[in-house]
Amino acid sequence: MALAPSDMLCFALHSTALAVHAAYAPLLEPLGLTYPQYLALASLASSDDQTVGQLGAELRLESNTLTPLLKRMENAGWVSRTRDARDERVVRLALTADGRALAAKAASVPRDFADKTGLALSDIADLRDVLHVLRSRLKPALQKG
Amino acid sequence: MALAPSDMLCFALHSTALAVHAAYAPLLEPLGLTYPQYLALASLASSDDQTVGQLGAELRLESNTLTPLLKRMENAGWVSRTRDARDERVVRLALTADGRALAAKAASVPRDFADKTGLALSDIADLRDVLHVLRSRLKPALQKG
DNA sequence: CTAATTTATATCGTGCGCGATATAAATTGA
DNA sequence: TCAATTTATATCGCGCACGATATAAATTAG
Repeated sequence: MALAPSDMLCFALHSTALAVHAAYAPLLEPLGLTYPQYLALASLASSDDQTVGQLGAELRLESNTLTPLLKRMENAGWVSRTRDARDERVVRLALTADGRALAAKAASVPRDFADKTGLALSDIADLRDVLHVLRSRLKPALQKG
Repeated sequence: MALAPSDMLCFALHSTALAVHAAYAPLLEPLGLTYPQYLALASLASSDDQTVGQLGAELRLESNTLTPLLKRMENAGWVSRTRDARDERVVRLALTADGRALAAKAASVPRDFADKTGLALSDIADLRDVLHVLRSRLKPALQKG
Protein backbone atom coordinates (compact mmCIF):
# COMPACT_ATOMS: atom_id res chain seq x y z
CA MET A 1 0.00 0.00 0.00
CA ALA A 2 1.67 3.17 -1.17
CA LEU A 3 -0.25 5.81 0.76
CA ALA A 4 -0.61 6.30 4.49
CA PRO A 5 -3.84 8.02 5.62
CA SER A 6 -2.04 11.34 6.18
CA ASP A 7 -1.19 11.40 2.46
CA MET A 8 -4.77 10.88 1.35
CA LEU A 9 -7.25 13.60 0.42
CA CYS A 10 -10.08 11.36 1.58
CA PHE A 11 -8.60 11.11 5.06
CA ALA A 12 -7.92 14.84 5.22
CA LEU A 13 -11.59 15.44 4.44
CA HIS A 14 -12.83 12.77 6.82
CA SER A 15 -10.70 13.82 9.78
CA THR A 16 -11.25 17.55 9.23
CA ALA A 17 -15.00 17.08 9.02
CA LEU A 18 -14.89 15.21 12.35
CA ALA A 19 -12.69 17.92 13.86
CA VAL A 20 -15.13 20.63 12.76
CA HIS A 21 -17.97 18.57 14.16
CA ALA A 22 -16.07 18.37 17.46
CA ALA A 23 -15.43 22.12 17.40
CA TYR A 24 -19.14 22.83 16.92
CA ALA A 25 -20.25 20.43 19.65
CA PRO A 26 -19.46 22.69 22.63
CA LEU A 27 -21.29 25.56 20.90
CA LEU A 28 -24.37 23.42 20.24
CA GLU A 29 -24.49 21.35 23.42
CA PRO A 30 -25.80 24.25 25.57
CA LEU A 31 -28.69 24.54 23.08
CA GLY A 32 -29.46 20.81 23.28
CA LEU A 33 -28.71 20.37 19.57
CA THR A 34 -26.63 17.77 17.80
CA TYR A 35 -24.69 18.85 14.73
CA PRO A 36 -27.01 17.24 12.13
CA GLN A 37 -30.01 18.60 14.02
CA TYR A 38 -28.42 22.05 13.86
CA LEU A 39 -28.11 21.75 10.07
CA ALA A 40 -31.76 20.68 9.79
CA LEU A 41 -32.82 23.57 12.03
CA ALA A 42 -30.79 26.01 9.92
CA SER A 43 -32.41 24.76 6.74
CA LEU A 44 -35.93 25.00 8.15
CA ALA A 45 -35.22 28.44 9.60
CA SER A 46 -34.10 29.78 6.25
CA SER A 47 -36.93 28.05 4.35
CA ASP A 48 -39.84 26.86 6.43
CA ASP A 49 -42.65 24.46 5.43
CA GLN A 50 -40.34 22.09 3.54
CA THR A 51 -41.16 18.46 2.89
CA VAL A 52 -38.88 15.67 4.13
CA GLY A 53 -37.73 15.20 0.55
CA GLN A 54 -36.88 18.87 0.09
CA LEU A 55 -34.91 18.96 3.33
CA GLY A 56 -33.12 15.80 2.24
CA ALA A 57 -32.24 17.37 -1.10
CA GLU A 58 -30.54 20.25 0.69
CA LEU A 59 -28.82 18.14 3.36
CA ARG A 60 -28.02 15.24 0.98
CA LEU A 61 -29.78 12.81 3.29
CA GLU A 62 -32.69 10.44 2.82
CA SER A 63 -35.67 9.48 4.92
CA ASN A 64 -33.83 6.59 6.56
CA THR A 65 -31.61 9.19 8.25
CA LEU A 66 -34.01 12.13 8.42
CA THR A 67 -37.13 10.49 9.81
CA PRO A 68 -35.57 9.45 13.14
CA LEU A 69 -33.70 12.76 13.41
CA LEU A 70 -36.89 14.75 12.76
CA LYS A 71 -38.83 12.64 15.26
CA ARG A 72 -36.24 13.52 17.90
CA MET A 73 -36.61 17.21 17.00
CA GLU A 74 -40.40 16.84 17.14
CA ASN A 75 -40.14 15.22 20.58
CA ALA A 76 -37.96 18.13 21.68
CA GLY A 77 -40.77 20.48 20.60
CA TRP A 78 -38.86 22.28 17.85
CA VAL A 79 -40.46 20.86 14.70
CA SER A 80 -43.94 19.85 13.61
CA ARG A 81 -44.44 16.97 11.16
CA THR A 82 -47.77 16.85 9.36
CA ARG A 83 -49.01 14.80 6.43
CA ASP A 84 -49.92 16.93 3.45
CA ALA A 85 -53.70 16.93 3.00
CA ARG A 86 -53.51 16.93 -0.81
CA ASP A 87 -50.85 14.18 -1.05
CA GLU A 88 -50.83 11.90 1.95
CA ARG A 89 -47.40 10.51 1.03
CA VAL A 90 -45.75 13.85 1.82
CA VAL A 91 -44.75 15.01 5.31
CA ARG A 92 -44.49 18.77 5.74
CA LEU A 93 -42.06 20.22 8.27
CA ALA A 94 -42.35 23.49 10.16
CA LEU A 95 -40.58 25.07 13.10
CA THR A 96 -42.60 25.58 16.26
CA ALA A 97 -42.31 28.82 18.22
CA ASP A 98 -39.67 27.08 20.36
CA GLY A 99 -37.90 25.95 17.20
CA ARG A 100 -37.79 29.50 15.86
CA ALA A 101 -36.49 30.77 19.18
CA LEU A 102 -33.79 28.09 19.14
CA ALA A 103 -32.83 28.97 15.57
CA ALA A 104 -32.46 32.61 16.62
CA LYS A 105 -30.11 31.55 19.42
CA ALA A 106 -28.15 29.30 17.04
CA ALA A 107 -27.74 32.07 14.47
CA SER A 108 -24.56 33.25 16.16
CA VAL A 109 -22.89 29.84 16.07
CA PRO A 110 -21.19 30.06 12.64
CA ARG A 111 -19.72 33.44 13.56
CA ASP A 112 -18.50 32.07 16.90
CA PHE A 113 -16.93 29.17 15.06
CA ALA A 114 -15.21 31.44 12.53
CA ASP A 115 -13.86 33.56 15.38
CA LYS A 116 -12.42 30.46 17.05
CA THR A 117 -10.61 29.32 13.90
CA GLY A 118 -9.08 32.74 13.36
CA LEU A 119 -9.74 32.39 9.62
CA ALA A 120 -10.85 35.32 7.50
CA LEU A 121 -14.44 35.08 6.30
CA SER A 122 -13.18 35.23 2.73
CA ASP A 123 -10.90 32.22 3.30
CA ILE A 124 -13.81 30.32 4.80
CA ALA A 125 -15.98 31.14 1.80
CA ASP A 126 -13.21 30.13 -0.63
CA LEU A 127 -12.72 26.74 0.99
CA ARG A 128 -16.46 26.19 1.12
CA ASP A 129 -16.70 26.85 -2.61
CA VAL A 130 -13.78 24.54 -3.44
CA LEU A 131 -15.46 21.76 -1.46
CA HIS A 132 -18.73 22.30 -3.30
CA VAL A 133 -16.83 21.91 -6.57
CA LEU A 134 -15.25 18.67 -5.39
CA ARG A 135 -18.61 17.36 -4.21
CA SER A 136 -20.20 18.19 -7.54
CA ARG A 137 -17.47 16.22 -9.35
CA LEU A 138 -18.21 13.10 -7.29
CA LYS A 139 -21.72 12.56 -8.57
CA PRO A 140 -20.65 11.70 -12.14
CA ALA A 141 -17.86 9.58 -10.65
CA LEU A 142 -20.50 7.55 -8.85
CA GLN A 143 -22.67 7.20 -11.94
CA LYS A 144 -19.69 5.81 -13.89
CA GLY A 145 -18.88 3.23 -11.19
CA MET B 1 -30.92 32.27 11.42
CA ALA B 2 -28.87 34.01 8.80
CA LEU B 3 -27.14 31.08 7.09
CA ALA B 4 -28.65 28.13 5.25
CA PRO B 5 -26.54 24.94 5.27
CA SER B 6 -25.39 25.53 1.69
CA ASP B 7 -23.73 28.79 2.85
CA MET B 8 -21.80 27.10 5.65
CA LEU B 9 -18.23 25.81 5.46
CA CYS B 10 -19.07 23.18 8.06
CA PHE B 11 -21.83 21.77 5.88
CA ALA B 12 -19.63 21.83 2.77
CA LEU B 13 -17.07 19.77 4.67
CA HIS B 14 -19.64 17.43 6.16
CA SER B 15 -21.49 16.73 2.93
CA THR B 16 -18.34 16.45 0.83
CA ALA B 17 -16.80 14.00 3.27
CA LEU B 18 -19.95 11.88 3.04
CA ALA B 19 -19.91 12.13 -0.76
CA VAL B 20 -16.26 10.99 -0.88
CA HIS B 21 -17.12 8.16 1.50
CA ALA B 22 -19.94 7.16 -0.86
CA ALA B 23 -17.58 7.34 -3.86
CA TYR B 24 -15.09 5.04 -2.13
CA ALA B 25 -17.70 2.52 -1.04
CA PRO B 26 -18.09 0.75 -4.41
CA LEU B 27 -14.29 0.47 -4.68
CA LEU B 28 -13.99 -1.02 -1.19
CA GLU B 29 -17.10 -3.19 -1.08
CA PRO B 30 -15.60 -5.88 -3.39
CA LEU B 31 -12.70 -6.15 -0.93
CA GLY B 32 -15.04 -6.54 2.03
CA LEU B 33 -13.71 -3.34 3.61
CA THR B 34 -15.56 -0.42 5.14
CA TYR B 35 -14.08 3.03 4.70
CA PRO B 36 -12.69 3.41 8.27
CA GLN B 37 -11.32 -0.14 8.08
CA TYR B 38 -9.58 0.81 4.83
CA LEU B 39 -7.91 3.75 6.58
CA ALA B 40 -6.75 1.49 9.44
CA LEU B 41 -5.44 -1.07 6.95
CA ALA B 42 -3.56 1.65 5.06
CA SER B 43 -1.97 2.89 8.25
CA LEU B 44 -0.89 -0.58 9.35
CA ALA B 45 0.40 -1.41 5.87
CA SER B 46 2.62 1.66 5.81
CA SER B 47 3.76 1.18 9.41
CA ASP B 48 3.19 -2.23 10.93
CA ASP B 49 3.38 -3.27 14.58
CA GLN B 50 1.65 -0.13 15.88
CA THR B 51 -0.16 0.07 19.19
CA VAL B 52 -3.85 0.98 19.40
CA GLY B 53 -2.78 4.37 20.71
CA GLN B 54 -0.37 5.01 17.84
CA LEU B 55 -2.99 4.05 15.27
CA GLY B 56 -5.46 6.31 17.04
CA ALA B 57 -2.99 9.19 16.94
CA GLU B 58 -2.75 8.88 13.16
CA LEU B 59 -6.47 8.32 12.55
CA ARG B 60 -7.59 10.82 15.24
CA LEU B 61 -9.71 8.15 16.91
CA GLU B 62 -9.71 6.63 20.37
CA SER B 63 -10.11 3.14 21.72
CA ASN B 64 -13.87 3.47 22.07
CA THR B 65 -14.03 3.61 18.26
CA LEU B 66 -10.94 1.58 17.37
CA THR B 67 -11.35 -1.45 19.61
CA PRO B 68 -14.60 -2.67 18.02
CA LEU B 69 -13.33 -1.83 14.52
CA LEU B 70 -10.08 -3.73 15.12
CA LYS B 71 -11.96 -6.70 16.54
CA ARG B 72 -14.01 -6.85 13.35
CA MET B 73 -10.79 -6.76 11.31
CA GLU B 74 -9.33 -9.45 13.56
CA ASN B 75 -12.41 -11.61 13.04
CA ALA B 76 -12.00 -11.11 9.28
CA GLY B 77 -8.46 -12.49 9.61
CA TRP B 78 -6.63 -9.33 8.53
CA VAL B 79 -5.17 -8.10 11.81
CA SER B 80 -3.64 -9.65 14.91
CA ARG B 81 -4.08 -8.01 18.32
CA THR B 82 -1.62 -9.06 21.02
CA ARG B 83 -0.88 -7.65 24.46
CA ASP B 84 2.65 -6.32 24.75
CA ALA B 85 4.69 -8.60 27.01
CA ARG B 86 6.64 -5.75 28.60
CA ASP B 87 3.60 -3.53 29.21
CA GLU B 88 0.38 -5.47 29.49
CA ARG B 89 -1.71 -2.33 29.06
CA VAL B 90 -0.60 -2.01 25.44
CA VAL B 91 -2.14 -3.89 22.51
CA ARG B 92 0.14 -4.33 19.48
CA LEU B 93 -1.39 -4.56 16.02
CA ALA B 94 0.02 -6.37 13.00
CA LEU B 95 -1.32 -7.35 9.60
CA THR B 96 -1.70 -11.05 8.92
CA ALA B 97 -0.63 -12.51 5.56
CA ASP B 98 -4.24 -12.07 4.43
CA GLY B 99 -4.15 -8.49 5.69
CA ARG B 100 -1.02 -7.72 3.71
CA ALA B 101 -2.55 -9.29 0.60
CA LEU B 102 -5.67 -7.17 1.07
CA ALA B 103 -3.58 -4.02 1.54
CA ALA B 104 -1.79 -4.79 -1.73
CA LYS B 105 -5.14 -5.08 -3.50
CA ALA B 106 -6.35 -1.85 -1.89
CA ALA B 107 -3.24 0.06 -2.93
CA SER B 108 -4.82 0.99 -6.26
CA VAL B 109 -7.95 2.48 -4.69
CA PRO B 110 -6.75 6.09 -4.22
CA ARG B 111 -5.57 6.21 -7.83
CA ASP B 112 -8.88 4.76 -9.03
CA PHE B 113 -10.67 7.41 -6.98
CA ALA B 114 -8.50 10.22 -8.39
CA ASP B 115 -9.21 8.98 -11.91
CA LYS B 116 -12.93 9.01 -11.23
CA THR B 117 -12.90 12.61 -9.99
CA GLY B 118 -10.94 13.81 -13.01
CA LEU B 119 -8.87 16.05 -10.72
CA ALA B 120 -5.14 16.56 -11.23
CA LEU B 121 -3.00 14.92 -8.59
CA SER B 122 -1.55 18.33 -7.74
CA ASP B 123 -5.03 19.75 -7.12
CA ILE B 124 -5.81 16.81 -4.87
CA ALA B 125 -2.60 17.36 -2.91
CA ASP B 126 -3.31 21.09 -2.60
CA LEU B 127 -6.79 20.57 -1.20
CA ARG B 128 -5.48 17.88 1.16
CA ASP B 129 -2.90 20.34 2.51
CA VAL B 130 -5.45 23.13 2.95
CA LEU B 131 -7.66 20.78 4.93
CA HIS B 132 -4.76 19.74 7.14
CA VAL B 133 -4.14 23.42 7.87
CA LEU B 134 -7.79 23.95 8.79
CA ARG B 135 -7.77 20.87 11.00
CA SER B 136 -4.63 22.06 12.78
CA ARG B 137 -6.33 25.38 13.53
CA LEU B 138 -9.26 23.66 15.20
CA LYS B 139 -7.27 22.15 18.05
CA PRO B 140 -6.49 25.51 19.70
CA ALA B 141 -10.10 26.50 19.06
CA LEU B 142 -11.20 23.50 21.08
CA GLN B 143 -8.75 24.20 23.88
CA LYS B 144 -10.09 27.73 24.24
CA GLY B 145 -13.74 26.58 24.39
C1' DC C 1 6.43 -1.27 50.18
C1' DT C 2 2.01 0.51 49.83
C1' DA C 3 -1.33 3.95 48.38
C1' DA C 4 -2.49 7.21 45.05
C1' DT C 5 -2.23 8.53 40.44
C1' DT C 6 -1.57 7.98 35.65
C1' DT C 7 -1.83 5.42 31.40
C1' DA C 8 -3.74 2.12 27.81
C1' DT C 9 -7.44 -0.20 26.39
C1' DA C 10 -12.25 -1.75 26.72
C1' DT C 11 -17.39 -1.35 27.51
C1' DC C 12 -21.83 0.89 27.15
C1' DG C 13 -25.36 3.92 25.37
C1' DT C 14 -26.89 7.27 21.82
C1' DG C 15 -27.16 9.48 17.42
C1' DC C 16 -25.98 9.45 12.92
C1' DG C 17 -25.54 7.53 7.72
C1' DC C 18 -26.90 4.19 4.76
C1' DG C 19 -28.19 -0.33 2.27
C1' DA C 20 -32.16 -3.09 2.00
C1' DT C 21 -36.76 -3.48 2.50
C1' DA C 22 -41.62 -2.17 3.68
C1' DT C 23 -45.85 0.52 3.37
C1' DA C 24 -49.12 3.28 1.54
C1' DA C 25 -50.63 6.81 -1.48
C1' DA C 26 -50.62 8.67 -6.16
C1' DT C 27 -50.13 7.98 -11.06
C1' DT C 28 -50.12 5.44 -15.31
C1' DG C 29 -51.80 2.12 -18.65
C1' DA C 30 -54.69 -1.28 -20.73
C1' DT D 1 -61.86 0.87 -13.68
C1' DC D 2 -58.44 -1.56 -11.87
C1' DA D 3 -53.94 -3.64 -12.01
C1' DA D 4 -49.12 -2.25 -12.45
C1' DT D 5 -45.83 1.11 -11.52
C1' DT D 6 -43.90 5.06 -9.36
C1' DT D 7 -43.22 8.12 -5.50
C1' DA D 8 -42.71 9.62 -0.49
C1' DT D 9 -41.78 8.26 3.78
C1' DA D 10 -40.74 4.81 7.34
C1' DT D 11 -38.45 0.66 9.47
C1' DC D 12 -34.59 -2.35 10.42
C1' DG D 13 -29.88 -3.69 11.05
C1' DC D 14 -25.03 -2.55 11.08
C1' DG D 15 -20.84 0.10 11.54
C1' DC D 16 -18.89 4.23 13.07
C1' DA D 17 -17.88 8.40 16.37
C1' DC D 18 -17.91 9.78 20.85
C1' DG D 19 -19.07 10.98 25.88
C1' DA D 20 -18.96 8.64 30.12
C1' DT D 21 -17.28 5.13 32.66
C1' DA D 22 -14.70 0.79 33.80
C1' DT D 23 -10.66 -2.11 34.32
C1' DA D 24 -6.19 -3.28 34.91
C1' DA D 25 -1.41 -2.45 34.57
C1' DA D 26 2.41 0.75 35.30
C1' DT D 27 4.32 4.67 37.65
C1' DT D 28 4.87 7.93 41.31
C1' DA D 29 4.58 9.60 46.13
C1' DG D 30 5.16 9.18 50.70
